[in-house]
Amino acid sequence: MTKAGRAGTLPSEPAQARRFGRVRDAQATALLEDYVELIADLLADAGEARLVDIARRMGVAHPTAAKTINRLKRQGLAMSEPYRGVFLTEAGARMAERARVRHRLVVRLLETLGVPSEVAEADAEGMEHYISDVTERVFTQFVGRKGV
Amino acid sequence: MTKAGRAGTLPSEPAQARRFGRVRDAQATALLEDYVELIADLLADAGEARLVDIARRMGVAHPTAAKTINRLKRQGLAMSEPYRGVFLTEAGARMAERARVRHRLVVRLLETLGVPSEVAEADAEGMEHYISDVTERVFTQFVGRKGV
DNA sequence: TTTATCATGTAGCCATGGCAACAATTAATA
DNA sequence: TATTAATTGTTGCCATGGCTACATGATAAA
Repeated sequence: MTKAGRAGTLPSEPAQARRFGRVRDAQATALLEDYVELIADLLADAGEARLVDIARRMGVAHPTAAKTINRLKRQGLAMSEPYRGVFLTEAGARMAERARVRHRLVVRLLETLGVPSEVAEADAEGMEHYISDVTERVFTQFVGRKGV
Repeated sequence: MTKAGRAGTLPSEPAQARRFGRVRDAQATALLEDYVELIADLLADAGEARLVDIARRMGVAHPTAAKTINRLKRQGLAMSEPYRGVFLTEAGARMAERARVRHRLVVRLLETLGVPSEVAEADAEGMEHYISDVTERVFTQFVGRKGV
């Protein structure tokens, strides 16, 4: 049997493989982005980022947060002394800032389109990691044009 | 130290924890959605969904695809006989259809906003799994209004 | 200052989602 | 038909990201 139904739906094999590869890459960094973003917010808002607070806000048990923070440290994004709060390195702070900008942008885009703020915040949390630079620019232009 | 910098950036602890929980849930099903969507496309387009093709299009080694397909089977989304192609169950077909609709919608939204098709396709692949029903409706209305 | 509480660290378990290497089966071709 | 090639299955490895349970360090209260 060859070519039946909605033929032409499929992109070329290499193109599709590349796309899924990109998604996997984004997925790999998504959690790290969420963590550095949260740490930056906690530092800005409370002056410190403690493990318990990070864990509670992420909605995970504290060893889970500890493991991820160790990964952040291994990757040179965060640093901390034993039994003390967590801080961001230069690289971590940069990643956090980029993440924050994209996050705010996605929220604003959704709100501009008419999505209620609560929902916009929730959906943005997932979407923000998959926005390419090109799309980010388009979004920026759109929300700018629309004012909001 | 209390309340410094960009205070008020942080949502309430339970709200934030809920959001991240939702993201984790979405992440857990994202890969399954991609697989059933691809299988549906292959079935519609080529009449069969073979392991090698699935693996190549996902950009992974075949044992990886095989494992995920076994997971689909365990979850009642797919079925297959040994050394034969893969098919979807009722539930699997339904999930594929929902995924396909959301995928097309996100692509159309991005294109409507001015994102080039190639980029739109790529970004949609990641974004589509994190769109809530509310946001889906807003998107539908928006692309409808804009014609395209 | 002791003691209790709270925070952090560590160990070990599980499932997922990658991989390579090898076995078994099916399909193609000589 | 016999042999070769391609496809599928299986095994075992690794890292990630959850968890519980327990050990240790720091802080608050008695």
